[in-house]
Amino acid sequence: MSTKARGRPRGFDRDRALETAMAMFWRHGYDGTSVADLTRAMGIAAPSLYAAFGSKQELYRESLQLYVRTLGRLGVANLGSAASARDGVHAVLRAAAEAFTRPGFPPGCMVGIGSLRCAEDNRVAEEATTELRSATHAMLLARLRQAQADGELPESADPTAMADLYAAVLEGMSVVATDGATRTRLLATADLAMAGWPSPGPAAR
Amino acid sequence: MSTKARGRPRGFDRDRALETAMAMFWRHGYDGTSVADLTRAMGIAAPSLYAAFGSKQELYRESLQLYVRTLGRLGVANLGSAASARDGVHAVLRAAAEAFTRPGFPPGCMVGIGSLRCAEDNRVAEEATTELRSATHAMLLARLRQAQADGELPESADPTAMADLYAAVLEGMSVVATDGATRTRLLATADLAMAGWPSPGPAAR
DNA sequence: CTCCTTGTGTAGTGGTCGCTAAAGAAATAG
DNA sequence: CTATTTCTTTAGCGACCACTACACAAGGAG
Repeated sequence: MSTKARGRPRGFDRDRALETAMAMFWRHGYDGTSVADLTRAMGIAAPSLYAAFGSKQELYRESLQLYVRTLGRLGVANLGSAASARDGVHAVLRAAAEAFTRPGFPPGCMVGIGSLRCAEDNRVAEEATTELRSATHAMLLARLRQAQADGELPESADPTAMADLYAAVLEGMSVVATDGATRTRLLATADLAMAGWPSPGPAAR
Repeated sequence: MSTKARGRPRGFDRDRALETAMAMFWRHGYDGTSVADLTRAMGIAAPSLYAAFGSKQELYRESLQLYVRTLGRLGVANLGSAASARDGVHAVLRAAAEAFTRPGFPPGCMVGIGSLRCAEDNRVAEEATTELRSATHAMLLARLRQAQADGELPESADPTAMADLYAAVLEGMSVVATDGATRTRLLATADLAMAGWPSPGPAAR
């Protein structure tokens, strides 16, 4: 047994190449990024890309995973441990405002709008982001239901409608960011979105 | 002078072909729709398409115009004549909920997510939708500013933040619709989004 | 009828798409 | 050293991309 890799060592940094791919897909979407674009940006030839990542689709999936693991982390997974659902959702929206306007990176969210509309043959790319958005929605919904069970939300509140709304605000902020909204403005959007949070009184709506 | 066209008459219905193109671009985006896809769906050959529409980009622009003139009409242009800004914005959101879930048409908004991310060479397609979204935002903002001048909105309200928020909700509903939300749920989202509208009292936020 | 205009069908343009076969280069194993 | 493994380079695969040259068809104008 050996501690070193056997054959000729890879001549480029795989992690760095993956970051490059993430940025490309993030900015131009799945259909809008060609393998030639990727290899050019990575500074490698096509066979090296295929040896390291398998295919364009696998590279896309891995780029998505890198995104949600690093820059796209909005704290949705921590919603359960937030002091209140209100604080948790507010934190998620503010994290989104910052993530969608990070200097040196494309505006908006790679998951939200990276591959919303694709060619018929690339439907898998669409579904990859759809699943991630659904997961976010599910975590929002679960936290809101728990809040209602805890009495934080009044009985009259509709957790599904609230989850739909905050998911929509989240994805919408991504589009607004793409259109050039600044971080300051998006943070204000996040704050203002919380104004509709139902009050704990019995007449809340 | 003559009342009839001179040469050989066109063998297909240009308006119907344009509707077909709109549906294709709507569902698959600009990059995701090839000219071969279009001619196949239209039932014509490529030269007929180019004779009638000029180029893929011009066809896309014309499809966008058809969309905003018909199915994508959300009443944003009528915001000025609404009884109140609140009613006007609410009507726009409800119109969006219906437009984004029209049976027989792709879910979501062609303007919102038709060509958010494109290849470098197709940036014009991106910009075409960006301009339309900016116009929507501008009309929302203008109506909100007027509402503040009229006293409908308190001095403490921030029309820019409100326009950003309602624009985000609008575009976000498009994504949520793409992910499968029903018309009923989107209408509830539209209603709930109005819960954050500032009250006219002096302590409004 | 002929002339002119305009659309259609066939066939194909050069270029790019995602992807890979084949041969050589660079490392370890023995 | 040789053998083996793995990556890189070159070159190119067939298919598709947006688009068009060209011959012909179908109408009105005279």
